[in-house]
Amino acid sequence: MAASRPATSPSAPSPGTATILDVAALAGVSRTTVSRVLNHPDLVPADTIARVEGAIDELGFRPSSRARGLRTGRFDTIALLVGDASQPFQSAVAKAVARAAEARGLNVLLCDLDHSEERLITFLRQLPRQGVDGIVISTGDDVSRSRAGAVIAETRAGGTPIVISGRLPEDDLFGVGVDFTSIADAATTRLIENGSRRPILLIGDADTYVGARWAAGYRAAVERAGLDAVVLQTQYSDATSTQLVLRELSASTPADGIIAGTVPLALSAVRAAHHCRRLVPDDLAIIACEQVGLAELVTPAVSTIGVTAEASGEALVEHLSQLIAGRNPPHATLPYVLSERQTTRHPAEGETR
Amino acid sequence: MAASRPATSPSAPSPGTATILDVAALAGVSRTTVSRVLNHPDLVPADTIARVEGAIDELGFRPSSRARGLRTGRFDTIALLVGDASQPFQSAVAKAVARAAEARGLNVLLCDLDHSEERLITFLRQLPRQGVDGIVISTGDDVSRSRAGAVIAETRAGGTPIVISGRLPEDDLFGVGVDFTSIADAATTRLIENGSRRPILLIGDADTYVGARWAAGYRAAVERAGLDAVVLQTQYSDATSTQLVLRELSASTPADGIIAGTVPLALSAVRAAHHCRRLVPDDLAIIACEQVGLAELVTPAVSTIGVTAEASGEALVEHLSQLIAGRNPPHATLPYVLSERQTTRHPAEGETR
DNA sequence: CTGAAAGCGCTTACAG
DNA sequence: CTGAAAGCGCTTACAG
Repeated sequence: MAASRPATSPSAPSPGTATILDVAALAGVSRTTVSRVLNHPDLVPADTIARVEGAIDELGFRPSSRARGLRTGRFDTIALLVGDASQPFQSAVAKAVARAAEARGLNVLLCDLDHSEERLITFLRQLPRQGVDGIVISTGDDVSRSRAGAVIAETRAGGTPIVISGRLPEDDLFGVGVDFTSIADAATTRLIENGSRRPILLIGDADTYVGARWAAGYRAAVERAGLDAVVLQTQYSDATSTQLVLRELSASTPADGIIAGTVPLALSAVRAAHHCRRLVPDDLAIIACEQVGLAELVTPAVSTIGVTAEASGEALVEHLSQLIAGRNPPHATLPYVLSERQTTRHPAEGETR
Repeated sequence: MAASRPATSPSAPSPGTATILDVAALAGVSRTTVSRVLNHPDLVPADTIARVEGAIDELGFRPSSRARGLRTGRFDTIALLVGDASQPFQSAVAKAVARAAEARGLNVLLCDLDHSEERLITFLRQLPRQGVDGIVISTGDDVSRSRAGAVIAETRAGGTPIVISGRLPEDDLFGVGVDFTSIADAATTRLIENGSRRPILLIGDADTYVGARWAAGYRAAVERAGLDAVVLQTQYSDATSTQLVLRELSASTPADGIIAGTVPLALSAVRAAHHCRRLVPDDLAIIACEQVGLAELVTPAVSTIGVTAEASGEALVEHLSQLIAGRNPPHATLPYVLSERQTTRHPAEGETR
């Protein structure tokens, strides 16, 4: 019980190393009072607050969120499980989540799923014990499938809230909504309005969940116009997607429009068009169902439609922090925006020509 | 002292919720023994280990890394401070760091600096108290500048190791090395070998540290060839870089080669060439001093030279975990690789034509 | 209004 | 070989 706290002046802890006991000693109060000015300042008179805060500043004291968490069960940390952090949209979401979390005093643990359900399950099982208050899942992969869906439910039941990007209210897994169906419908409709008679959907095989919705929206729009539906399912970043598009371009009724799930897929369509000397957008119009900055860096700049990563990240974190706080936030479906650039006709105002 | 631990069979804690006491009760040993099989199994006889491990499996017990950290001072967590998580190379590094950390049982806290020195300093001050064992800084920005450099030194002195990407042994801030000077030199030399008589360097103004080295390498190569040096410093993702290149293309001695710091900058050069109907690579060869997958998705595919994000992430984490373990790892300079694609002549083998 | 005490889930000397 | 006790840095009933 003796000699534990430093005397009035000596043994100043190195900056950022001070503990609540150091502050208490310097302010001449108990650790209880220090804790109270931190957590319930309303219970402490102004002059005491001032003294304690003086000591806090002087020592550069920052309470250890880990020690607090051990006591309160809240660690001010969320985990972000991302399908593939190196994909343009996903990395923009990661950035947005980091910013939104920071604004709420939350740390973000980054976990890359690499499109593996096994990894998803492992993370879900580990994270709650790692001091994580909640989990954001952002991926185009199907997380409702067999085991993963069960583990998500189990984790939620265990008290760790989970928010999943792109889930609509009718979905069991329910999260922050993106209406992929409407987005693909709008994209397809836009191409048809611009004169496309043979618009084709190009999606990645990793996108089982999102892909099914894109296909639904695409089919609806195509049917409405009395046209045929052709869906090309391929792998990302692979020469095969270029090959597939190439084949459609040299068919007897060649494709004259591509609705691509992602910007990388759209780029493979650009490559294919270039390969067989078709002009974009004149011979082949292209639009991607994903909003990423990269789209305007390339030549030709790719037209896009979708929710922004910023809106998505912000909504995911907001929704999650409500859940963590024990509230039941309303389900919101995010608005999508259309950015017409050089791969579709009628370039919109404000875009670089 | 009574009724604290569950009886032999009832009150099974929900999965992932078991504590070391639950395991001890089920295995019929003390928490000390459980902790020992976790941390010093060599001190425990095989049959006891088996019994305890049985209980661990049955309860799905995972020790809380936060509670352990409170005791040991190690939280098995590192922070990744990244200049801009939405930039292609940085996001690939983030992914690589996440994977490399995971392989070592470390969690990764993602912090986006958004190119702000202020934010860097704030993170550096907060993180050690947030239960972070070490910090990786990955940015092209200059972190040695005035205050930031001092805060890095201070944080290190406080006992939190920091590894900085792209620092060479001669650098005060010392980290994992990337020889930007040699990379730019090699890139420039390659263009000159391919016939460029007026190669120009295009770098971003955010890259003060890296930019200076790129410029040095570029100047060396250009001088060696008896050519003039022209350095274009611009902003990222901005129409201004396109404008700057455009101007050089319509000068009396037009540029016939661009050494771009990053792939996004290279894309702005492509845009400029397209704008004034110059052929790439015939009229204008382009190479980027950065290895990112995106480079092969675009048309024309961009030639690149640099270290891969994977090697970088792995080396950063390896170096950091050595430091955390109290060892003094040797400084390694990462090898760089050249990928010639469509924006330079003589496309290399194995690339999509 | 304020402090002593208990406890969050662990680990590690210290005794048996 | 094993366990009781102390303690990591906090917060929060519980008494004054």
